[in-house]
Parts: sequence; C-alpha cells; structure tokens
Amino acid sequence: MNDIGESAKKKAKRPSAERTAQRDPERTRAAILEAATREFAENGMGGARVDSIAERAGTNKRMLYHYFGDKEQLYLRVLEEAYISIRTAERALNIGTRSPEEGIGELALFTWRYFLQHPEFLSLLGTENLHRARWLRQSVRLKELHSHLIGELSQVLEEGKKAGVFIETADPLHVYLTIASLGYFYLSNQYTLSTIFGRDLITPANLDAWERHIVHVTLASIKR
Amino acid sequence: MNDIGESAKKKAKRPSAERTAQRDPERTRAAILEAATREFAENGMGGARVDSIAERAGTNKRMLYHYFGDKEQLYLRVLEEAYISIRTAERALNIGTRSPEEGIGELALFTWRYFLQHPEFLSLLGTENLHRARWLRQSVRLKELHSHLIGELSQVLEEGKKAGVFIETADPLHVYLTIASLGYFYLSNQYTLSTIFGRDLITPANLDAWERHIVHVTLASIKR
DNA sequence: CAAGCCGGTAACTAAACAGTTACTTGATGG
DNA sequence: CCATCAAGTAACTGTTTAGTTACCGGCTTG
Repeated sequence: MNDIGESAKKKAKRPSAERTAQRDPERTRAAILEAATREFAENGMGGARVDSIAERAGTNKRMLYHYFGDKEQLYLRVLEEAYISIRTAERALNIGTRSPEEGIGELALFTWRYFLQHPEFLSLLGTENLHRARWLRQSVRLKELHSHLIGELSQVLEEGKKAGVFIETADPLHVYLTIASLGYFYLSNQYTLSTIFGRDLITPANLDAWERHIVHVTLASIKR
Repeated sequence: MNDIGESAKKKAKRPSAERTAQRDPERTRAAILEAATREFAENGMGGARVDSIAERAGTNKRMLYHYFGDKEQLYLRVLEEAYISIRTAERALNIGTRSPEEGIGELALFTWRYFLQHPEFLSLLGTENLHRARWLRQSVRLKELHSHLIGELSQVLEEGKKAGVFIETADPLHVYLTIASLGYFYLSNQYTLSTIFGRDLITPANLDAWERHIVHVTLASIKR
C-alpha cells in the first residue's frame, strides 16, 4: 500500500536502521492515508473531519499534520493515489493483445468491476467534481498518467476499423466515456435511483444484468 | 417560482390583505429556496453555510429557520423541488405521440438538454447519493412522481417491439438509465475529465458531438 | 551513558458554525 | 390612535472544528 523503498533511499547516513514494532512511521503514514480515503469518500471534503481521520487511523492529529501538511494536501494525496491505482490496474489489462472486439469488451468489464469494487473512488470523483477539480488541477504528478489509456484504446479501434468490424466514426474518448458513464452513474447514483424507482439496483441479479448491458451497449454503439 | 395562491387560501379572516413591497413573505420564502438551491449545489450538504444562504437570499437566518425549520428540512425541500421540476417538464414531452424511434430520441435529447441547463440538479443528486439518499428516503411527497416516466417509456418500447424496430430484450429502466448515465457522467464529471484528458469537454462543438453520441448509442442499443 | 532526535500523545486555541433570543418596524383593525 | 401581530434585524450562545503547542519516551550515536 506504500512504497517501503522511500525510507531506505533517504537514509544513507543510517544504513542499519530497522524500526521497532512500536514505532512504525511507514505504517502510521499508510494508516492515515487509508483512513483519510474512507473519511473523504464517505463525507466529502466539507464533511470530512480531521479528528475522525486520526481516530480511524489509530493515531492523532499531530501525526497527520506532520506527514501531510494540512487537510487539503492530505485530500490531494488521497485523490492522486486513487487515480494511480485504477490507471495502473488498467494498464495491466493490455487490451491490445486480443481481438478488437474482445479488447473493448475486456475494458468495459474491467472498468465496471473496478468501480464496483472501489466505491470510494467514485465518491472521491464526485467530491472533486463538486469543487470543479480545484485540487486535481494543482496536481503535478498526474499529467502523463492518463494518456496511455487513450493511446491504447485508439490503437484497438483503428485495428477494428481496418478489420471492418467497427464503424469509421468510433472515437476513443467517446468509447471510454461511454463505458465509464454507464458504470459510474449506475453505482454512484444507486441510492437515489433505488429510492425513486422502488427497486434495489444492487442485488447480484441486477448487477449482473447491468454488467451485460454495459458490454452490449458499448459494442452495439461501435459495431458496423 | 412559488404558488401565490397559498396566502389567499389560509386567509379567510383577512380578505383584503395585500402585502406591501417591503413585507413579502412569499418572495422571501422563494428567495431563500433559490439561494439554498445554489448554496447546496455548489458546496454540498456538509459545505453549505446557513449564513451564506441567508445572505444570498437578501435576508437573515431568523427568516430561514422560521420558514423551513432547520438546515436539513430546507435541504430536503430544495431536493424535492428539483425532482418535481424535471419530472414535470418530462411529462410535458408526451413521448408516446411520435413513432417509437422518435419518442426514444426525444427523451434522450430532452434529458441531455435538461441536465445541461440545470447543473444544480446534477450537483444535488451527487450530494444526496454521497449521503446514500438519507434525506430523499424521508420524503413522503415523491412516491408517485417517478412511476409515470417508466410507464410511458414501457409503452413506447412495446410499440416498437410490435413494429419490429426494437429488440425483444429492451428494458424500460435500462433504457432510461442508459440515457441518464451518458448525460450525467459527461456533465457532472466534466472538471476531472477535462483535467486528466487535457481537453475542454464543455465547448459548443464537444457538447454537440456528445448530444449526437447519446442519441446514437441509445438507439443503437435497442434497435433490431 | 548522556544528548538529542524522532515517533507519538493530549490538552489547548481561535475561528466558524447552527441555531436562539431579544428586539424593531410598520401595517391593520377595533 | 393605540393594541396587536407578523415580517424582519442583529447580537448572542454553546458546540464543533482545523490547526498548534507543550510534553513524553525510547532508540541511536558520539
């Protein structure tokens, strides 16, 4: 959950240093980050409480401010980590190694299942957009992270067009936004939707039906 | 924006009463509701400030608590009004009067354009879902409001299936969720999306392209 | 083994906050 | 023309909150 190499890197002066079980800076840091992820995801930026994060992490505010500066910087770190996680997992898919149709289907399935397993990621996106990407815009770590996705998707679409299975107007950004839209809305808005339509959207049967629906819609929209 | 008939209704005792320009309960009430809509949409439930709402409405907290009880009740009223507005406009569409294909296309266009013109509605949905529909669930005014939509949509789909233009597996809730997904995600997440993909999604050309994309995807997913 | 450094604790502070109370103003009806 | 009542004002209160400060204790190094 956190790169242990960091302490070794900065400590040329103290090479033999191994921390005791009681004092474990890396673990405390990781615990704060994880607790903050949950707190921000559940309550948003305005609703999140610094005291609550410290308590959840099994530590106190002093450590939180020591490691992360202030509430806003901690929030940005949480957001950055969330993006890094999904883009890293996405990259490991290697959608270009299959047939174009399978590749797109795989990406749709992966995205849906990732969203399903990481509700905190969806919440964080919602919070960040409520604030018009105020903090994400300040991030300097995320410039290169996302271009790979569009590049690889673009290649798969081109391949499909050459093979005559995809329509010529299929656009990589549009395809990704379609996949993400269908997953994001269903999950992030499940509570109001279940309430107003009087149907529990989150049962296994309904989740399964929507997963198939996403793949169906995505492919139907680009197939010749 | 507010029904003026209410004051006349409760005042049999004081029939000649016409308020002066200075004292205008209905207007104050409406101003608070509108100010609250903006404040909650911009800052969420946790970030919204009661003082700020009073100031935006050109009044003070005393009036706000007098008319709406407390912050939570005011928030619920805002949310209810937002739902009533979209469902009322939707009803006026009468999608059943056209051909099935045109009817679905009209619903998709309407939904997209309504979302585009009412960003505060999308924000409120996001906030309410962050809190797992905590307040919406308490609402007693919204039970009947949404069933009409699914009923009408269901009829149009049936008609299309009989005419042989729609596939047999097309489901009314799925069709509506598809339309809403594509509009909601693009707009509500425009800030993070524009940031990470380095492309401004909100230019007239891009908005127009996405509008056409929504209609295309929706129809492609149900056409035989 | 002593100095000091670093991970960690807990009590504190100033500001912001939701909600309340005491008061003012002005129109109306007896 | 005065008593009443509702609309509206503004200062106040107790609590919560982000951020700080003074302190503790054990490990490492000279």
